[in-house]
Amino acid sequence: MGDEDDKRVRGRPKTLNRGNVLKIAVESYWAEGPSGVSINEICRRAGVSKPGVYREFGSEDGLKLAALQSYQTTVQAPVGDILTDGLPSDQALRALTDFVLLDHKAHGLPVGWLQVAMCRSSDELGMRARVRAEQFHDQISINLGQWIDNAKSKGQFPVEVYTETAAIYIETRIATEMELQKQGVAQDELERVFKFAVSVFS
Amino acid sequence: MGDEDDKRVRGRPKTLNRGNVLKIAVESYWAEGPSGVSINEICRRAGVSKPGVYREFGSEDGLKLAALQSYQTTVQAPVGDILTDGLPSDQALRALTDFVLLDHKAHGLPVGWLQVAMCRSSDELGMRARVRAEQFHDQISINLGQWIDNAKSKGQFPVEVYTETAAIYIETRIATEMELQKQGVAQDELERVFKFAVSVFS
DNA sequence: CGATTTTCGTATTATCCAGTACTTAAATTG
DNA sequence: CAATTTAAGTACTGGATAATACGAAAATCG
Repeated sequence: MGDEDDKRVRGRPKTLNRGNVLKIAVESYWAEGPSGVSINEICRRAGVSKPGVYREFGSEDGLKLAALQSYQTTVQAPVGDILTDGLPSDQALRALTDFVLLDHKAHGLPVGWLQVAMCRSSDELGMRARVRAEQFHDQISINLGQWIDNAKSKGQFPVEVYTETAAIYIETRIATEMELQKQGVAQDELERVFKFAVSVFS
Repeated sequence: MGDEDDKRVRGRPKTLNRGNVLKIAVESYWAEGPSGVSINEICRRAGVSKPGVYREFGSEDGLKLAALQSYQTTVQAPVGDILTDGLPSDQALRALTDFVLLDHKAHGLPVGWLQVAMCRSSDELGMRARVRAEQFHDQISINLGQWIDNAKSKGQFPVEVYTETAAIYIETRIATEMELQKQGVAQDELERVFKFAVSVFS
């Protein structure tokens, strides 16, 4: 990774902890939506000054973009891995189920899908964050599509269902499940709903 | 209904057109979300003064509540009727499908979208509008549950699936379908996804 | 040390917001 | 006509917002 060495340069040493600000920004946007929390509030929560944040991220759009990227690499990449690992489709489906039904509260993680929230209210995003959110959404769609095609070729998926259709179905089901989790629906109920939804494949 | 007669009373006659303001409020909240448009902006669009709106609706919460109530009559009644009409479940399912996939082109936005949006971002609503949105949601859940129980008793629905589970599944599917409509997914794709989702019952 | 470079954060700008005081306009009543 | 009643809208309050100007602080370099 990029060297974090204190590579001494001329000016006053930087004290702003980029990672910490980003962490708090991700949690805030995650919990309250991309337009539910202000830069002011994030500064307050992170204990940093506003010009510091602007020096680091350039603008509100820049902060949202950085938060989205950070979120995507730490939380959403696992979903892509499940789909591209070439597992037998029943195992992949189980892994996907486990991911979706992971009890976020029990693990101290925020619930909900920031990606979904940002795509949904993309008109409340700046240009750069909006583009990034769409790109990632497209990527997940492609991964899902390839996974489905692969499953079809191995006879583990009904060929008469369009790949695109099934991909939309799965993606939206995952998003909804995250949404329900955020709303506080009981874990076992979530599990029943998701397994019922997935039973359409068999 | 309440008399609309110009029942002449003492003071200066009212010129503010309540219906028109409400119509513009509904359209605005519909297109941009309940917290995506301000009272100021609605006043601008309706060509009325802000105190006029406050005299009529009391507060922002009051305006949102009125908009929601006005809107729900176009959603609540049709869905409720479909579910309580005692149709054979395949016919009811078809009627539900037609309703969900309806005037996409005519309105540019899905029929039930505002309801979904308001339930989803209920933390951005005032107390009264929030309560109203939840009441509506509860009523739909009850209607769905009764419909499913009825279908079960007629052997048209798998009894091993919990009613609550199926109700959540259907309700969230409808909401997602509205969401996809708003995002501009093609009508025939929407139809395929919904019919695929519904095929879980057979 | 003094010059230079870079970051720090206070304090400010301009804009928007929800909500309201207050004056003026338009009607009825006597 | 004058008193009364009701609604009209201008102009304001207090507060939050995104973004920045600017001087002080803290380091290195010569």
